[in-house]
Amino acid sequence: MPSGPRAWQVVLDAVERDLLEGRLSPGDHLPPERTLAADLGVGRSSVREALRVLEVLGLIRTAVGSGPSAGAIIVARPGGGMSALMRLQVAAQGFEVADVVKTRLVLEGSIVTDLAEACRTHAVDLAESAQILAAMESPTLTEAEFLALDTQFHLSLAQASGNQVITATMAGLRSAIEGYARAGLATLASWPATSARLRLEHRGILAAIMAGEADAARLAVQAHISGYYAETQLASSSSTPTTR
Amino acid sequence: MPSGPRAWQVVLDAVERDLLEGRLSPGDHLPPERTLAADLGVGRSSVREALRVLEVLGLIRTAVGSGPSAGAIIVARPGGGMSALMRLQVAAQGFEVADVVKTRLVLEGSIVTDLAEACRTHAVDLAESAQILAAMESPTLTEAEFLALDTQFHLSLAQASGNQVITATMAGLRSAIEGYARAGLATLASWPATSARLRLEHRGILAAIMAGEADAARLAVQAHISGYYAETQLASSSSTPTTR
DNA sequence: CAGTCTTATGTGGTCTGACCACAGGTTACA
DNA sequence: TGTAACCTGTGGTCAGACCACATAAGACTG
Repeated sequence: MPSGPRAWQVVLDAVERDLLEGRLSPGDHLPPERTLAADLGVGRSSVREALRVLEVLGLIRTAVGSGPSAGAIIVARPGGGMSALMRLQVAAQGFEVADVVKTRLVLEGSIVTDLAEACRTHAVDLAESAQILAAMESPTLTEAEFLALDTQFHLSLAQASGNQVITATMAGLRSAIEGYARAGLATLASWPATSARLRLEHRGILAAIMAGEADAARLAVQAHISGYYAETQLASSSSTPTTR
Repeated sequence: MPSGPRAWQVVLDAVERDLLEGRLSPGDHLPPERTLAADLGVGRSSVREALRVLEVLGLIRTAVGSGPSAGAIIVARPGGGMSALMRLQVAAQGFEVADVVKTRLVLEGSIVTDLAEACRTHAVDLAESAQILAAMESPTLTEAEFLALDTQFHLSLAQASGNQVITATMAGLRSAIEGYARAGLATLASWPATSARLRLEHRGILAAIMAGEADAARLAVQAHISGYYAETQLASSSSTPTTR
């Protein structure tokens, strides 16, 4: 009965099982596609469909050729797949920008709160964030470069929090927003003036974190995010709890 | 120069563009694979690799046969892809359970806070949540059935909040946790006693929401989640902000 | 004529075989 | 000994074939 699990699903399950049961770990090579196909009793095309999924999900990296560098390698790269997923969900109108922003508010508020509280008890490595902030002071930045650094700053905070899940989700949210931007649905109103304010707010956020002022940091970052989106022309079709 | 974008990426980009520019909307049919291949100048196998990605990401649904019901259909089903993604990230050890739980705490805390505040101003449809709670009172439930209802309850709250992004993320987090469970990494310590407490806490959470007591609801749900995971034997390799 | 049965058509699902380009190792030659 | 040519294994891609399935169109039967 061929109506069972589809062939590519068999491959995906096999890889997942190998991962869970320790036969595969980050850094390991998957067998060659042809070997995988023979071992699992499926065609090479089915194997390739499964590998493509794993690749988009950010679990493997592939390289052609021969030797140690070639083949599919397990890479646990949180965030890779999340970005593609959220961007496409936005494109398919499954996600609304207001929901994305709200999620960002919640997660980033948690991040800076945790970071600030951690700062009260021990040193926290915020060098990367500070470095990005310094780079943002350059007067020769284009709007696109500035926004890229802005993204990096916020992601560096997530990274510093050490929570891979939140970091990956944040990366996905940024990617979703950039999807809107690419579609021309989001543009900043008055750029030069805004950039100065954003810089100021960034410094304030980082200062509050390092001072261990958790509430101040949270409020600052949430105001920062809200303010940013308020200035963009994102259609704010906010979703609210369903009423009856 | 054949080292350009890979063929399947071309297909993925084309679909994403069609989505963004309104040529494709939820409910629409994609052209048949063979047509898509001919139109984009790639082989059918490449088209299939792209479609497989879209399917796993939850953007399309496919059906064999002919007629109106067959073919690939755009479906904006938030949550579908997130589940696969997070489950696999867990398998590949990119995500740690402590991070998953932390994210759940943050997001679910936000959900119930919003719901409670919404209840203060207008009626909110929490019928589904209440219904699930009622079903959980059945004395004939197995542990697996109970846990499935538990998942449904928490997801129904997310749904009621109306935020698709958070709902999808929550679904992914549950899926990740279930991945741990399948791997035998998480088992409840003392089942029968726990179930009674969980039921009680569920009722408390819903009551707090409906009473509009935002803080109480938030604290209750966070205690509920923390308590649950404290009783499981999940290896709690908590991640903390990086120190230097 | 109405209803059912058979057949045709279109679709996804899968496999096989064939190339190509590329990276690395191996061998032959200067 | 050092370099160049070749060989091998790998992913990337395509074309073609076949199957199973769902629907639609036509043929048959009462």
